[in-house]
Amino acid sequence: MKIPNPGFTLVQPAVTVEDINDPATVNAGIEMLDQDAVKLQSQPLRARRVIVRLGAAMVVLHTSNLRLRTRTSVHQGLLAYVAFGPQARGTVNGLPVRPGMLLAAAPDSEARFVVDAGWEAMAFLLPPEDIRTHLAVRQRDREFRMPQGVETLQVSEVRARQLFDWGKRLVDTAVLDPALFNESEAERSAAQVELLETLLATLDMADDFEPGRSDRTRQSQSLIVKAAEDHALSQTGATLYVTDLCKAVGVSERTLEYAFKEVMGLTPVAYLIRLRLHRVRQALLATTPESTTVSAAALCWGFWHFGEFSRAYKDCFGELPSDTLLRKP
Amino acid sequence: MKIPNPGFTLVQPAVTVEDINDPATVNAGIEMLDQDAVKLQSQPLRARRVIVRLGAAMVVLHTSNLRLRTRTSVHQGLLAYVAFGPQARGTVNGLPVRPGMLLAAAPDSEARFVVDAGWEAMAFLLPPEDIRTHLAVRQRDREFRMPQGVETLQVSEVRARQLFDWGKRLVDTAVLDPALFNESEAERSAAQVELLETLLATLDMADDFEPGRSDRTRQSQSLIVKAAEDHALSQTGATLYVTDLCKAVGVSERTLEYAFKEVMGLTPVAYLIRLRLHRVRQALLATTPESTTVSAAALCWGFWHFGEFSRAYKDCFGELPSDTLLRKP
DNA sequence: GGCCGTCTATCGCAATTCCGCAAAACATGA
DNA sequence: TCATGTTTTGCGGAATTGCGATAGACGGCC
Repeated sequence: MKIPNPGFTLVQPAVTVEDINDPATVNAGIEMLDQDAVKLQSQPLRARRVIVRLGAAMVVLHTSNLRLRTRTSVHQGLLAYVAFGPQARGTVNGLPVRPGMLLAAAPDSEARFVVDAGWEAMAFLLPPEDIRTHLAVRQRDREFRMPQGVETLQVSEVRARQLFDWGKRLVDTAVLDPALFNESEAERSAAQVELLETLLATLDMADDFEPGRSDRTRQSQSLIVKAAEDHALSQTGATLYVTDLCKAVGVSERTLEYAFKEVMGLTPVAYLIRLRLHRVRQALLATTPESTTVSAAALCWGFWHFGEFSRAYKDCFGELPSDTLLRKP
Repeated sequence: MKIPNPGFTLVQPAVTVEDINDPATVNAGIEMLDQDAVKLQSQPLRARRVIVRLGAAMVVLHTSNLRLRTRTSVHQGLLAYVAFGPQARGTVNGLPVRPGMLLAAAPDSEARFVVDAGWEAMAFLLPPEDIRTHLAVRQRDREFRMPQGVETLQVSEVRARQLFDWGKRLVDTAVLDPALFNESEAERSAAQVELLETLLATLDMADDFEPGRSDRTRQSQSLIVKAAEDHALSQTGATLYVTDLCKAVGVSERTLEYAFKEVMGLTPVAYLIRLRLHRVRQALLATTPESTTVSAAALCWGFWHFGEFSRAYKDCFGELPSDTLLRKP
């Protein structure tokens, strides 16, 4: 009987499947990805992340069964390219996801996703050197441009679909038979080469996406929301007033409201309350019943009325805040 | 002297006139309709229901001399279309009844009516196949859309009036001369064809009703009330607390109060007490003096103080609970 | 039985958010 | 430059919510 190297396969198997039922735990057990997820609907979350590690590169599939907003960035010097499933609906930095759209993101740059139910996105993470060496071998080293921040690219619908499907097939195979990748270095590097070739072939065809007028509107609305959100998060304990937000962001109240409604589908206060609820949950999960009380955590995030807080929390997460605090061993 | 076929006319005559003086007995002797009525005023009830059966279809007129709330659903696979009398005032699922408004309800879907004194509503119940075959004969089978749940339609005021008046004339004729329909199959099927033609002609003109802002508010208030009511009914024996209701429904106390006042015209506790009184009455009417006592039935529904219960019961129904229990032989 | 403290429901009031509407400002393309 | 369609903004009314005053019910105690 074959015994796999436990030091490798246990600490970091090539294939990881995570079912995510709690937006507060998206960051658990993943080192190169930084995500902050907020549920925009109250139904129970059933999201999933599948990672296939191919040497220094990796393929990551994200799916979600409900509307979410996430802010995601990739670290450890990895570049990210993202393709979207045919059913995926949502926005990236305000830009509606559309057929043929691809994302290119520099290391540590942050993308703001708003994701609708039925979301499927395939991310390809890899170190820039992999691309450079791959191209150098083929003497095409000047063709690669390092993305600045998060860039939106456009290819033909079929091309984008091919890229997504390639990833989907890889992930499906990996889920059905993890041992194939977990135990075979050869399988992994073969896939890695194929990944580079498929990806670069697609990128070769890619144009910069030229946003139209309504696109730019959405983008600026997304920025308004981001600014308001950042401001609200910096004023953790204070009561929320839209007036303050508007002054901080520099737009009229009406514009702020329209922007939130357009981007998040929620009114400003409704969304920011939800955001704070998520922060409280993260705080509750990060401590023990001995070191904190629910009211202290709630108070930190501006919930002055315990009854109201408790009700909103229950409605959002399906359990009482006290249960969250007690549940963890 | 002519003797009608007793096996038919007794079991199910085509024309039925029921005078309803007791909200607890609305369901008696009617198989396709499920109604739960609650008096919102204390005066004696004098409601009436006239049914004219035309083959598988039927025309049902409801009138009431005082404010009522009913939850109604139609079974046996029958579709329901409802037109309202010119004097009818009230709400359906929170939406105010207005001129030109029609209702279309799928089988088993529930409509929450709040009905003011002087109510007149004409319901047309028929199996979907009747409509399909009727249209198929005229080669217009694609024009019929099965309603999903309870839908609100809008036609011109005169059209709606014509539909209502057609039903009113039919019902008036049937009340004055029941034998006409009871004994003549030909008369019934002629009326059935006319019903289909009148109804479909009206439906042809119907638009989906677009609720405005205040409409949507009423709708959500109606949902709040429904949720609170359902919760209260699931907690039969427990003491009522507004706080609990609010937690169950997920709104603030003030909102709950406004919702009840707006929808029912009563405060939350006042309404829910009335609802429980009705349930006790149903229980009392459903048993014999040997098998239950008044206090047992009252206790089941959370009335701990017999004096208060008795007084409220008398005020609502005009008789003492003990008399209700003894009255039926 | 009558009185008082406590608890709860109800309601008015005010602060705030939310949303429809339409005018003003702006961008785009002919 | 103008005409056109979109975006931003302001305004006003409606809806929501919290707070506090009041009243009424309940329970205990004299």
